[in-house]
Formats: sequence, structure tokens, C-alpha cells
Amino acid sequence: MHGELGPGEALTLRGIGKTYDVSMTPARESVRRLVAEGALFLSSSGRVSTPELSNERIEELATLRAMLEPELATRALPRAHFALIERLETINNGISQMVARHDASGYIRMNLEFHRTLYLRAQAPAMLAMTETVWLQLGPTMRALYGRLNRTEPPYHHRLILAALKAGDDPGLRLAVRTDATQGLRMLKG
Amino acid sequence: MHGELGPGEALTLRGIGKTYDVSMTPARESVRRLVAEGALFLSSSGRVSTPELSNERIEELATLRAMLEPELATRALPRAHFALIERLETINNGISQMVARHDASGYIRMNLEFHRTLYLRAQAPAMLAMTETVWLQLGPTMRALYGRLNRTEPPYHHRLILAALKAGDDPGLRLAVRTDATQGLRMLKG
DNA sequence: GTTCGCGTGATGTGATCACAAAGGCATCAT
DNA sequence: ATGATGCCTTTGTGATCACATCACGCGAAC
Repeated sequence: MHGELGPGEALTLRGIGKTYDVSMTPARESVRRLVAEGALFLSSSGRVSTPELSNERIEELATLRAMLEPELATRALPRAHFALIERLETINNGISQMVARHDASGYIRMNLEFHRTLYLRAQAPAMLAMTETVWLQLGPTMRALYGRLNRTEPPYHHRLILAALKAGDDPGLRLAVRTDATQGLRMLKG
Repeated sequence: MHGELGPGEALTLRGIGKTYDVSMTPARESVRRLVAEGALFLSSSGRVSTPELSNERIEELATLRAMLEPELATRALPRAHFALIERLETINNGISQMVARHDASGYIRMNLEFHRTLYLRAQAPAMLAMTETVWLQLGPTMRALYGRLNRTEPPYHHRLILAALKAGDDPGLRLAVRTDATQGLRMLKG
């Protein structure tokens, strides 16, 4: 999810087991779970690797983010008090640090933490789980995206989200969230 | 997914293995996958059972259906030619038969087949997979719903969907799909 | 130099086992 | 009759093994 693996990287059960110092059995169960969630690709011969998403698949996942996340934001809005907004701003500052040190994985991780922190307030666990499944599928691709992006500052749309939260502006919030969720992924089309 | 199990039914790995004449290992992998998809509930002690959904969770899943399925229908609409509509009508007749013989599981299965047949035309595999995950979570609950429903005829909204498909009426299609997806689940609130 | 074929090493699968923990049931005490 | 207690069975977990299959690389032939 955090883009620690790029698209198309192969994994082996014995290798995973060795990495985490367990036998093949727990490694298999974890891999099977991630395959079920679409986070890993299972070849016809049983080999496992991170997925290389087609442009069509990426657009589909972007559409899913664009449908799910504004709904979560809307549900979170009436419960977003000052303490939450403050925490979001703290996370946003953390994102700036990741940008400064060119830490792609850290950037992705904190970016998602920003969104998750907001969406947790929505009190909609099934919807949030579904959204995180989408993030999981996009992880390796987002890492590849970051390389092409050369960010110099934290995402502009996060500031819009914070402003809309403070103003209690639901339409503005939905638009800012939708745009933030889809903007980066549109760049992968080329 | 098809409501062959009611909410809260317990399963054991050795029992599943015996049922399908395999060892614990494949049973475990299957169960883990279904747990990852939210189709089964894993207690803190590792016991597994079908989930008993709270009303809040049911409403959330209904909202997800209401968001995902109209989008799939819209994408399928331009590709819905006569042969597809004919197949949908055949399935709809099959639903009538299931109603006549009071076959809850068969009813659910053919109802979902109606939707899946339409959505397959959307050419959106990620979105369809997500939708089927929602169906999977609702399976046992839908079985419980069917008991309270005492249907005497196939779903009225399926006819609306077919009419909208024939007319190429996208707003009408979206409304009919959304209503069909959420109507039954609203009855569980009481 | 390129391509085809073969063999070896690596990899996933399913079965089985030892172990720990949890649940259920019977028994006993109040 | 009801509640608690202790034991025994059931159950999940993680490890290991035998086996079939696949992939990759090496070598030979053209």
C-alpha cells in the first residue's frame, strides 16, 4: 500500500517466510489474503508478484476513489472538530518533510494517513475498508507515479480540504477530495 | 453469497475439509480469503463464522451498492444490445420459477446473476469485483431477508431496468438499479 | 551469433503432526 | 435449582515434508 514495492516485483513464499522469520504457512496465508484483495497478482502457475496495472485498470480504480472518498468526507464533515483539523495539519506538515527528503514511500504513507484520519470520522468501516482495498491495489503504481512527479511541495488539494472542513462547506469538500484522489493518477495515462 | 448459510453460522477448518474432501490447508486458505473479503467473521480466538451484520453495517453496504451499481449500469448501457436484454429476460423468468418454488438461495443466486450479466458489459472488472465483495458480505443477511419478504412475483424493478435499457434511458436506468439494490435491504431496519 | 532443447534448481500445493488455547459439559457445592 | 469449577474434547496455528510443476540458464546445433 505504501509503495515499498514497485509494479511487477516477484515474491516467493519461502522468501517472505525468511524475511519475517516464519515458515511458509503464515506467508501463504498472508499472500492469499492480499491476492484476494487485489493487492498481489497470482499467475496461472501460482507465482505471486505485485500487479502491473493497465491504464484502464488505473482509471477504474481512480473512479472508485472518486466515488468512495467524497462520500466518506461528507459523512466525516459534521464530526470534524478542531482537534481533528489540527491533526490533519500536523500530518500535512509531515508530508512536507517527506517531500523535502524525497522519501516516496513515506510520502505515500503520510498522504494516505491524511485521508484515513479524516475518513475514520465518517464512522463507516465497510466503506473505509473498501477504500483501503483500492489504495492497496494502487500502492506499487503510486510509487511509480511519484518518481515521475518530482514534487516540490505538499499537495495543494489538502489545503483546499482543510479550508472546506473549517468552513463546513460540503460541496467544496467533495470537490477537493475528488480532485485530490484523482489528480495524480491522471498523470499515468501518458 | 447465495445465502446458503444464514447469519452467525459457525464453520470449522476440519469440517470444511471433510465436506470438500481436502485437508485443513486448502480449507484454511479459502477461509482466510473469505475473511479478507468480509464474507466471513474471524473471532479473536480464530473461530470463524458467517457475520451477523448490524443495521448500521447493512445500511453502509446498501449505500455501497447504491453508489457502485448505477455506475456499472451506466457503463454497460451503450453496450447493451438485444441479445443481452434477451438473456436478462430469460434470467428474470428463472427468478419467477425460484419464487414459485420458494427457493431462497436460488432466488438470490439468479437475482445476482441478473445484475452480474448486465454489469459484465460495463468492462470494469475492478468495479465489478468490488460490487461482488459487497454481495458476498450481504449473502447470509439476504437469506434472512428473504424469509421475511414472502415474495409472490419477481422484482418489479427488474422490469424497470429492462425498459430503461431498451429505451437507452440512462437516468431511468440508474434510478431503477439504485432502487432495486436498496429496496430489499431497507426492510431489515425494523 | 542465434535459437532450440534439456536438465536442474526453485517454487507452490496439499497433507500431516505437535502444540497451545479455547469452549463445552459434567460434576459438585451451596 | 443454580452457579462455579475442573477436565476433556475440539479447534486453530505454525512447521515440516513429499511431490508435481514451472522457470531459468546452460549448452549444443545450425
